[in-house]
Amino acid sequence: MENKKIRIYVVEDYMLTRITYRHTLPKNNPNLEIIKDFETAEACINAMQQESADVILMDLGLPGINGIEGTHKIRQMNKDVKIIILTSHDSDDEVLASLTAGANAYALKDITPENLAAVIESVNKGAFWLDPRIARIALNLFQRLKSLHVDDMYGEKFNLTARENEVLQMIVDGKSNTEIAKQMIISHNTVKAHVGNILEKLAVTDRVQAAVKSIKMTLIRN
Amino acid sequence: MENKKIRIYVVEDYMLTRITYRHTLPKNNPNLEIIKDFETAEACINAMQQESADVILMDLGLPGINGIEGTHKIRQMNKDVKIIILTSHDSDDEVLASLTAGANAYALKDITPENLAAVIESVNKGAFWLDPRIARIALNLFQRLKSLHVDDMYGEKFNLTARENEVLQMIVDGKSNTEIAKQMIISHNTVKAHVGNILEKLAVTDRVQAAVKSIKMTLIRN
DNA sequence: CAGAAAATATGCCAACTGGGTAATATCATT
DNA sequence: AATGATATTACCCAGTTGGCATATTTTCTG
Repeated sequence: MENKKIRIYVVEDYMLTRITYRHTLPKNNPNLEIIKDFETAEACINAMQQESADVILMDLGLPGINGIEGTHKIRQMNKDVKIIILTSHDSDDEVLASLTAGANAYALKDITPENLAAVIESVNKGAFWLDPRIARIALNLFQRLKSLHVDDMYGEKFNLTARENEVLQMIVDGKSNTEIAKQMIISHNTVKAHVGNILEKLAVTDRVQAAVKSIKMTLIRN
Repeated sequence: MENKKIRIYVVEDYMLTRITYRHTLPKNNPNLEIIKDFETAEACINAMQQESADVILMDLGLPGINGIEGTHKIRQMNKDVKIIILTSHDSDDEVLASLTAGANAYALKDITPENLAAVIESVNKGAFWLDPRIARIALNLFQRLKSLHVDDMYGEKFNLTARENEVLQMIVDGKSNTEIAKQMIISHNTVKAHVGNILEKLAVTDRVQAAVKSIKMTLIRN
């Protein structure tokens, strides 16, 4: 068995809900210890600057900084704390925003206390968990990612030089050769040379395809 | 308690491992029943055409069709069955490929039988679960997605007409106006008119930005 | 140090692009 | 019948792009 208790923060604007968690969670698993709870994300962020928790249960509908922004801010401060979104919201936007903000799990509030306790334990070990009712959103996302996948690139590097990478990035940003030249403080001709090399290395014929291809690639692989 | 047993297929080329699962899983949770196991993905796919399981434990390193392709094929046949990747591989590529192939969970083989039983139950209910050691890969992916997020678009539609959408798609495919004209059997001038309208509606100044923006958008939202 | 790779730069040219303006045709809605 | 949205085509123009050939300087690497 575990010897260390899992230290939990709760961010939730309803007092009643906070009390419920304090009551039910340790009952389901004595290793779970709610050490602090907060009405607002701001309060939690402040507390985190003193002392971190292992796991944070985060509501989304909060006064002031909402749960998504709060998650983002906390994740920026601390990349180890595990953040579980615990909410009744289940819209695609909120789920995706939460995940991109750095949440480790997304649970709906009608989850049973036993399940929540299990999820907390699992997430505390580092797992990533999504409620059944919102898992499809992530799966859809992965499906859409797949359509962007460039098969013939698998395992390839393009061997772009540092300079070429800079230029490519600016192409993706929609800059013209002249703008790129100005920003890199080199001549317009040099930019053209770089662009030509990029097109050749990416095996495309124009900058649009270069931009599209590089977006697709950087999305899927490092 | 549950009244129905969870019916499980196992796809794994090592007999010893299959035997281990048959032994340990029901011991940890009597609701788990391994009804069939297979040495190859092909065998499992064939069996699925007769009768589906609730959950499939899928190895990745299989002879013939590998686990990723197998997952993809099974997912195409049946969108309800829950597929848990159970492997010792932990490379980014394999994790992402598995998820985009339609896996519902990704576990590493040294998972304890108790945890595996818990994951199977959770996933059977529809949850999405990733092993702690590979969760970071998904989180990284979400982070990268975030950088593609276009905030000022939230909730906006661009009101592109059907024709403009066709053109935009071809822009993203890297086609020139002339190629687009040829493919749509309209004049080069008409394409220019459409492109002009697209640029205005997307509030961008050139086709590269139009392509990039539309990729970013379709990725994040529907 | 020698050779290779990368970054820098120039010139020319044909093709492509985007802005502006204008006109006609079609279709659904009012 | 009139209106508005969409689709279509044409023309001009300035600016951009990509291909090609070439060349110098810098940086890296063995």
